[in-house]
Amino acid sequence: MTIRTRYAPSPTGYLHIGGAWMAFFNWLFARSHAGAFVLRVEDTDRSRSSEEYERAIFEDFRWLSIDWEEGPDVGGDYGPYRQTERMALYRASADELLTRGAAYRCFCTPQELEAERIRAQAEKRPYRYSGRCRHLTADQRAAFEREGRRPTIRLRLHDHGETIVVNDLVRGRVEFDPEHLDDYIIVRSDGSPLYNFANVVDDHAMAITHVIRGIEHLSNTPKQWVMYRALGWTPPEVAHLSNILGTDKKKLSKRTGDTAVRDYRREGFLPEALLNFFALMAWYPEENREIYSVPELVARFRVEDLGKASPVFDMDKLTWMNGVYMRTLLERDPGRVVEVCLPALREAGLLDGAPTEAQRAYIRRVIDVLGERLKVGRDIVAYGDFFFKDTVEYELEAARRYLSEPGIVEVLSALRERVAGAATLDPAGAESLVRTLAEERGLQAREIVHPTRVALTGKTAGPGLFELMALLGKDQVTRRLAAAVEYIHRTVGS
RNA sequence: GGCCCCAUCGUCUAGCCUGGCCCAGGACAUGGCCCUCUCAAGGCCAAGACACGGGUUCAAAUCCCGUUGGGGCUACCA
Repeated sequence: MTIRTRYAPSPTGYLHIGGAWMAFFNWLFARSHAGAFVLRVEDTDRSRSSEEYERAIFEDFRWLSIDWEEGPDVGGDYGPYRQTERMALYRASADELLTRGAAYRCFCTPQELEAERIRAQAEKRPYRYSGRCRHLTADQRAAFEREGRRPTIRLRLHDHGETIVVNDLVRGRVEFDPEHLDDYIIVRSDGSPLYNFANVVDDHAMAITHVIRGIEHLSNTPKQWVMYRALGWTPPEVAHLSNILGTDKKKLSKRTGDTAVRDYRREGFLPEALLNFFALMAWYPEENREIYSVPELVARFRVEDLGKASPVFDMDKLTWMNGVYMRTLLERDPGRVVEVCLPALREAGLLDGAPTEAQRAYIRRVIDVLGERLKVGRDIVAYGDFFFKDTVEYELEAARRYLSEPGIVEVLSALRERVAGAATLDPAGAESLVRTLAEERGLQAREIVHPTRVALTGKTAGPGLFELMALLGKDQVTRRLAAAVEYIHRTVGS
C-alpha cells in the first residue's frame, strides 16, 4: 500500500509557523516511505477564504522546499482538491448515511439548542444533544418543513456503544467512552458540510493512510471513528502533536514573535535552517547532534519518535542555527547569502527593487567583510547599513565615547591625509597606515582604531576596520573622516 | 462542570517502552576565561532540571495511584 499523507490548510491567512511545522512532519513521513504528500484546501469557510492566500501558502511551501504530488494547482487522481469543489461527494456520503439510518435530519433551531444547553448548564449537567429528532415521524417532519425549518443532518452515535479506541501513533492507545459523545451535526441547514464530516469524506476519498495533526483534533477523533464505521470505511493511522507555544507559554502569537513563514523569509532566514529547527522542536534524530540536512531528516524520520509535549518556539536557537547555515553557505554558495539579504536591504530602504550586477557584486563584497557576523539576512542592515549610505549616523553612545575628545581630531585628520596620499587602499595597506600612525604618535593601535571605526560606520561593533576601509574605498574613507572631524568641532564646541 | 492529552536545566531535548551503566547527556541562552582593533565566530570552564506526594522494588527520571499545573474538546468553527 502506498503511504499517502496530507496537509489541509484553510486559505484564511498566510502560512503559519505552526501549520508549516505540522505539514513538515506529514511531508517527512510521506518522503521517508516513498509515499505521496497531498495538499487539500479547506475553504468551506467562504467568507474568510481567498485565492490570494491560497497562492501565498503554496508559495511559502515552495520556498520551504516542501513539495506535493497532488493539490489544487497540480491536480492528481483524487481531485478536486478544494473542498468547495467537492460538495457532490459530501452530499453523496450524507445520503448514504441517511439511507443507512446512521444519520438523521434534525429540525431543532439554534435557539432551541442554545436553550437546552443553558438548561443543562444551570442544572450542572454535562450538555449532550437530547436526540429528540432521532425518531421523527414523516408527519412531524412535514410539519417542521411547513414551518419553514431547514434541517441539519446529525450523525447517530450508538446508544450503548462500546469504548472507542484510538491508537495514536505517538500517544499510544486512547480510550473514549461514547457516553460522553452526542449526535453531532455533520451538515449545516444550508447543506454545507462541517469539518469533522468533510474531513472524513476527503481523507477516505483521497486514500489518505496517515494523518499527523494538532492535538486539538484528538478529541474529535472518536466522533470521526464512528463515522468511518457507519460508512464501512477504514480510518487512517493518526498521530496527534501538541501545538507550538510562544515564550509566554501561550499558543504562538504575534505577541512573542513572528507567526507567518513569510515573516521569516523576509527577515532572511534560510528554509533549510527553519526545517532543521522544526524537526528539533519534536525530536532529536540522534543524541548530541543538532544539525541535519533535510535528506538526513527524511532518512531518520519515525513518527513514534515525535515528542508529546508542547514545544516553545525559541527564537534564539533558531537564530543560532540559521547562523550555522549561513556560515557554511558563505563558503559554498555566497550567492545565496546575497539573495537572503536582499529583502532586508529593501525594507531598510537601502536597495530599490532588484539589484544590478554591480550592486550584487558590491553586496557580495559586503557579505565577505561581514562574514560570520551574518546570522540572519537582516543582520546586513544591523551591522553594515553604512556600506550603503553616503552619510554616517553616529550612534549616540559611540560618539560620546570615541568622538568627544578634541585630541582625536588631530589623529583622524592625520589618518585622512595618509589615506588620501595612499596609492590604493587594501586591507593590509590600511592596517599599516593605522599602525605606523599609532607608532609615530606613541599610541596603542586601538586608540586609533576605535574612533576611526565610529567615524566611518557610526558604530562600535562591526566588521574589522581594515577590511571595512578597503571596501569603503579611499574616497569614502577620507570623506567620512573629514565629516567626523567636522562633527567633533561642532559638538565639542569651540 | 464532564471527557481527553501533556509534565526532565530558563528554552529545545536525550534517557522512560525493555527499572540499576543517570548524584541525569547534548544544544541554545546566561556568566567567566582565552583569542582579538570592536563585535561576531571559535576554544575552554561554570552555573542550571527528573512538578509534588504516595506506593511497587534490593534498586525509579524510568512502573502504578493520586495531587498540582498547563493545554484541548465539549459550535449549524477549522
